[in-house]
Amino acid sequence: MGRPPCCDKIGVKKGPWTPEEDIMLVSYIQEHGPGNWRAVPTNTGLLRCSKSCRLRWTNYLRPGIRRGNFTEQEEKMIIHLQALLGNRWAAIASYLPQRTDNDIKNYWNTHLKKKLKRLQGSDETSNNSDGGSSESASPSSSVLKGQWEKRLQTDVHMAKQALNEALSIDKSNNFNHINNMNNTTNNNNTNFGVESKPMIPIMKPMIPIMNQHQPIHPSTSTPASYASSCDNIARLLQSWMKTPPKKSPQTASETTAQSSTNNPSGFTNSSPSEGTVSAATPEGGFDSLFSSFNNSAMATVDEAANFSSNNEHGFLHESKPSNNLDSQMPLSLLEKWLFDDNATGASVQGHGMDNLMDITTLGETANLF
DNA sequence: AATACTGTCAACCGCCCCTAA
DNA sequence: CTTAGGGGCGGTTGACAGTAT
Repeated sequence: MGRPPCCDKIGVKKGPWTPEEDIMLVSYIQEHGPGNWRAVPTNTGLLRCSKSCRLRWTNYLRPGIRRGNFTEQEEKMIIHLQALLGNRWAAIASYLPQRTDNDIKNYWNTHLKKKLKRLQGSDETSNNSDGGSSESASPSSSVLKGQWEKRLQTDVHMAKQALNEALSIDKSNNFNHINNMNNTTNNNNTNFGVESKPMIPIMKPMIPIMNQHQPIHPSTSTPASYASSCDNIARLLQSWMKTPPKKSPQTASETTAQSSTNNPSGFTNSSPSEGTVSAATPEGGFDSLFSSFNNSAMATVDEAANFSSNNEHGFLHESKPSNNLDSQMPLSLLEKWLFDDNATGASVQGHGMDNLMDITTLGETANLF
């Protein structure tokens, strides 16, 4: 007894999204906010499945997304987190707010997997190990597994401890503590729309914590975010209008530039089939569409700027150069923890727990990411 | 220059979980 | 308590671009 499809298969468009569709979706979300995806196709007139709309938004149109050119730091985080969490891309993505799970998944599958394999291969040859070629049998992966187990243990400890803390009789202390954390969090993540909840890391160890640092959650986006998104689209349209839809070979610098302006590459992506779009779209119509869109974006850019000024992380600074990321991302406790292979092993048993507990109060460290 | 091969990534599919009725 | 439906997630696919032969 299979479930009925989430939407009628007949008349549902598939394949790459056109700029017009993007605009329709973004303007709808700008007005109504993300969520209730089932209503989106009917309300917008988009001939798309609700899931497709959600996916397009979360993976592509959502503001604050950075594309391409993973930094070394991000790479390390992904590798580490993958070892820790497995293929839970959404969980991993919550640590890299500017990246989508899909992006991370793709990057893992296309780059990191091979990279690790290569490294493992060279490890094995250098170690002159026996012929065990399976990944799980390799020494390095057993080390990883060991780390993973240790961290899992740590997480369990953390969860228990935090739970105890939260449920402890000394409610006033906890209340203050939590309040402090939330105040700090709210100060730094103003308007993210994240509920102020006591940070009790339940079994999904860091996710509830990190959610507080998720700048734009699909269901928690703010008008400013929409503006930012509009800005994205507007700029995209602008460049799309300037450059013919025909995709030109992308140089590394171009890619950097693109990602630095946080340009979703959707238009270029869909350009081959959408090359006809520009021809099919009356120039004036598209122009006016663009300008109105652009205007609506500009009208709220100040709002976004205000928002960003309150937001130390500057998630919504659309034009943040990607190569500034590192400098803008001071090594946080979490990163230290992630990058420091030795820390965990030593910490699980002893004082290192304090460090890890500190991670639960990351809300106090405004500079995370 | 033509063809084959490989890499990349947006999008889809199907399953699972959560929640409201 | 049960169940239907929506949303989220991870795996996979397929189109396109780039590179090698």
